[in-house]
Amino acid sequence: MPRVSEAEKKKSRKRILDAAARLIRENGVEATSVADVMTAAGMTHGGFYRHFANKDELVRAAFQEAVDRSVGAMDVPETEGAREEARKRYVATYLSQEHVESRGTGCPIAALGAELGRGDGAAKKEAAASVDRVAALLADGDDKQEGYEKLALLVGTITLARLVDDVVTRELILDAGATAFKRSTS
Amino acid sequence: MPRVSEAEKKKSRKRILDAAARLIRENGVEATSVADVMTAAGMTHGGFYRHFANKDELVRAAFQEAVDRSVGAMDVPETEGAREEARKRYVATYLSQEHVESRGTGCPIAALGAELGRGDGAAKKEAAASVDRVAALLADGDDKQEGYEKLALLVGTITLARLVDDVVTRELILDAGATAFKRSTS
DNA sequence: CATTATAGATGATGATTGTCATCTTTGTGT
DNA sequence: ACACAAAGATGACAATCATCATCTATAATG
Repeated sequence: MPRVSEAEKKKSRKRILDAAARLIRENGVEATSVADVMTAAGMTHGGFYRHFANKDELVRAAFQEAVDRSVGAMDVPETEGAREEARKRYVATYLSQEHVESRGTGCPIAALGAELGRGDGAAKKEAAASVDRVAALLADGDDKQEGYEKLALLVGTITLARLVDDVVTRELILDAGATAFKRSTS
Repeated sequence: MPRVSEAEKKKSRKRILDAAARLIRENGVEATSVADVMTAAGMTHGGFYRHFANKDELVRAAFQEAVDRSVGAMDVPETEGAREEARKRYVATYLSQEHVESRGTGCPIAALGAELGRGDGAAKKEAAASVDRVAALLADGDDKQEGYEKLALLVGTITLARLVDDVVTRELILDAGATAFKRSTS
């Protein structure tokens, strides 16, 4: 049943985007088919190309969406004190067992960084830009290197923790990351 | 032309393993087909199952092989001084532009950690064990957390660097990783 | 030297993939 | 009200995939 209203189309696009953002983080880009995404969005595969030029473009947009949602709380605050507070919350959430387990809503750089680093399409460029963006948000002042260092630590820690099934060892890894993170600030 | 000597078979297995270790690090597990591996090993796809039970088992063995070769130099030394020296060399090589570019021979945890973290087969278990092993080799004494922290930093740094095409920014990222690594030791 | 076990080649399998063509239905501009 | 544009459904396409069956030539075994 076709030809929905303009507002309805925007909602459809959003549903596709949200489904993609979740599925590619859960299963990876390669393991997520266009049909999978469309089904999760409550549609059949046919209508996909009315919304996106191709799969790479979908992944790019979904990645961007995921980053927006992931760092949104750090992007808003006005005062330096509020920013500091938002950063603290972000890191505490990042280095948690919940984040290890809920890949579908977690950090897209940790989930997809390695895979996108192998490609060279629009999605990779988007990810590269996100590295700069998130690093800048994580840095105390405008020291780029501090941001890179912190982001690398976060991404690496989650990657290791997700390999480990044993919850106790996982906690050790998360703790190690948190300790190192604190040291990187002072 | 079939039925080669026993020694020949071992060589075949080794060729398959080496080809797999390179290809999965270059292109990912999912993007590497059994036929790709066999072709790179100089054979056709048919003989594969004379050497491995299935693809997961191949990936597990190839991952192990890659880790062995990657940390081999750190595993040998007897004296603490020599170990220290080997560790230094390992880290310097790890945080280099060459390592960023030569994924096929680089750290398997950085290349495949995120992808294997999503699965639950033999390859994932192998990767989990490797995290402990490499972390132990990286730690100064027998402080587990120090090892995890260092490995996380290395893996995260390379992951970020591989997303960035610009060589200057990449150098900034590698430098940030190196600086943080030094801080984690003292 | 005859027999047998098997490494590797060839080829098929059913499933899955990204993308496109077509059709139907309905919102939108006249 | 009418014509047109287009969202989404259905279905097809050529590739690709992991795995298995079969065939062959030869190493290992006696």
